[in-house]
Amino acid sequence: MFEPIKTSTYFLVMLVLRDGPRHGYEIAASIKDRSQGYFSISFGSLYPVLHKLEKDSLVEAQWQEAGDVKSKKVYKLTDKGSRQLTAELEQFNAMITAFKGFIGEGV
Amino acid sequence: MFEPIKTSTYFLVMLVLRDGPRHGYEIAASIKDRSQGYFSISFGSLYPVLHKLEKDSLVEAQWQEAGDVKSKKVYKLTDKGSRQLTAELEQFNAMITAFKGFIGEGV
DNA sequence: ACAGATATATCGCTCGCCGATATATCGACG
DNA sequence: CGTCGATATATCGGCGAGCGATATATCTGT
Repeated sequence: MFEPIKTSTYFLVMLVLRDGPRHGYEIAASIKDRSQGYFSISFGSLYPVLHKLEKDSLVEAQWQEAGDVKSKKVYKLTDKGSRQLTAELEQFNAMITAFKGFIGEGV
Repeated sequence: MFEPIKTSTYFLVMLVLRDGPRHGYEIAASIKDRSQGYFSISFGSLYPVLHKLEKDSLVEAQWQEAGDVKSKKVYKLTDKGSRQLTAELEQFNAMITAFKGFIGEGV
């Protein structure tokens, strides 16, 4: 088993959602902006990922009806999602450490 | 496009090979040992990966005939492979930096 | 009213990776 | 000498991540 960054797109999406509720299109833009263009997610990945996260109860979705608009779906992290994200952040750091050690040896 | 650690198994295999020629079974053991068990590669991945690397001229393979044994195939990095590994190491560091920045923001 | 940006969604495809499986050889031990 | 377990290479079917292409609807500025 490897899991480089634990199915990375899921990780990135959840990281964005940690800062508060967002709708899908916004999430994609955030990923690009916050990484200075280094990371990006296509819409062909984004929505399946969000649906999967919703199915796993890691995020909650709600059609934005606040005003009168009806075309935006707002996603937010659930408690479960927040807990899992914390765990994944730990795993991420452990993996980086392992990788650095791996690279460092035998130079 | 994302490429978390640029198809990570290939990366790990090449990192092991950077220290000198190895045969397949040995590579798998090295990956486990050098990461203190954190990373591992199954044989169902290892050989296809090695064949792919060979096809791409990143590694060279040769049946070990030195003594009299005939059941070991020794793989070594080509110059091209060595150059690509260097480039991927740079990309790896850039990615880690991007990730750390991504995580760091908005805590 | 129309164009272009915003926004959600699905489909088929490729590719990384794994578990299961097959096969052959080497070393140890009785 | 025979056989058993570790060593060693290899393939196959399947799963799941991620993408490009495509469809559709709405919102905004002119």
